[in-house]
Amino acid sequence: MDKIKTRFAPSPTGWLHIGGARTALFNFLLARKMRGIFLLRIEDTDRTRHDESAVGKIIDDLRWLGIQWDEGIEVGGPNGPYRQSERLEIYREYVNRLIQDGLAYYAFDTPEELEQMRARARAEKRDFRYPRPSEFPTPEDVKKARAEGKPVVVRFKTPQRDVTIHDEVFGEVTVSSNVQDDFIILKDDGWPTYHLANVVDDGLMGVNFIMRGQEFLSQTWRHVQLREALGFPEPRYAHLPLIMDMSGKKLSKRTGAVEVHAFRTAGYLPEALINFIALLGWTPGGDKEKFTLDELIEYFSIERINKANAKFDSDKLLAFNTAAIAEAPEDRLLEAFKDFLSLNDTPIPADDDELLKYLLRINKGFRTFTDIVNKCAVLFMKDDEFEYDQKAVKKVLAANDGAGFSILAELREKLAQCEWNQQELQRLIEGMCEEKSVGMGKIAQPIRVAVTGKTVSPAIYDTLMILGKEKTLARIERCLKMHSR
RNA sequence: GCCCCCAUCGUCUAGUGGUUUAGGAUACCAGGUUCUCAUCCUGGCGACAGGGGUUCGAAUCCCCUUGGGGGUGCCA
Repeated sequence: MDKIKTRFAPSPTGWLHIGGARTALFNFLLARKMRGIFLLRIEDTDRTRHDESAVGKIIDDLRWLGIQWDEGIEVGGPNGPYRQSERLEIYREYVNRLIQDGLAYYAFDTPEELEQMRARARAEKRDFRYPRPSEFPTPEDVKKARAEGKPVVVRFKTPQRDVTIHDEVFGEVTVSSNVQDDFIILKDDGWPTYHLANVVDDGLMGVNFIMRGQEFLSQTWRHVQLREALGFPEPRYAHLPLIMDMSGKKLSKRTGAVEVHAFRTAGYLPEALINFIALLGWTPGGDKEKFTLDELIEYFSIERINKANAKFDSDKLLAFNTAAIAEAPEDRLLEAFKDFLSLNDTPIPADDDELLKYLLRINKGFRTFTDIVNKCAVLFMKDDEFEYDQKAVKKVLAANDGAGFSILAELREKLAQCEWNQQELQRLIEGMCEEKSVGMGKIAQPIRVAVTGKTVSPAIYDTLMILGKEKTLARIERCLKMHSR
């Protein structure tokens, strides 16, 4: 049997979507598993929704995820170019051939006319099918239509026969000939539609295994019909169940983060995201659910792809991420942390590896890199730059007739004389606890609020060590002054 | 409207006719650890959509109903 060749063919209209990432991942996994080829092609035939920056964004996030392609955009290969906008002549050639063979024909309907026909069909409770003319327009008709400013498109003369798709996930799906109609393959602007470009490219590029979202399943008949008319060999098909949001609707921006980049920016690890989306619509069976990319390649199989749609539960992703972080080696974490910092504007200096490693260590148990920023950013701000959370001040410092403030005032003197290292600070604070026979919280919290303005920060000794003596004292001073005012 | 697809805890899923009082994870609830948050530990709650068949036996096979999703574009 031929070497398997899969592809991911995104349309550059925005960021890489979770659903797209899952499709890319499965295609990648299958290709690797079967020692085949994974190809990346850009399908940019819609010039109205085209966003040139999206190409780079999609490529960058795919690489971040660790999904690598063997052929295609940027890496090259024998079947380029890998951008449909650079292949326009090829599509024209195929369209012309179809027209010459009487397998496609010109049409001049305006969008308004088509809408009217559809409205009529709806009113008569039947589905709309484009009425094929008894005689196809001649080249003279086309000239005339152009002169009159009418739109000129090319429609495929769909052969009248039922089409059965042998889908490797959903089984045999037969589409009756009487729901198929003559769809457009070349638009008024001279660009091909998705169906035409997609089929031509898959054929020319030797793609023999098509795995994509289920939304295409009920349209696959178009590709089957076109492919046969064009004479390309039959590929294998596998459609993937859709990923829905928690309300059961198609994943969309309105209902939360669905872009891979959003999770990258929020401080997720790509390995966690990969592991999680791999399990959306697929399972290796059994109870194991933590997988590295290499393990996914090892376990992946088409037979174990589900049919039912999956809901994207970001809570579970968070749990996966937390676990992935806990297991990741320090240097891996450091690398990811720096990527995260480069993407975000934070006061944390991104160029001090030792400091970053220290932050990672003392924040053990964090869920995303954002957690670290939330806890630690204030430590890197100017002493008079951060805000005091008044609720925290009230609860920890002002309550009980300002008990917290009193402790703080006492601490100010002791800290001023303390040698600044973990052991001495610990001795000082624990000593004070014993002296007053109170728990750590009674001492640590007032300090924490005084030096960070919040009730949450790294362990108190770490907090003080990062700040250093000078800043600690300056902040306590500021806090006390605020009180006396 | 018409066409197609799907159906196990809230969610991701295991389960492919008997080994199942339906397992794991997550979420949630209750405890515990802890200087805060997070982590972590222990326990608990929680599902085979409904109805017919087939079979000695059905979550597993068939049919219907219901529910959900997708398609029906000069978008992919």
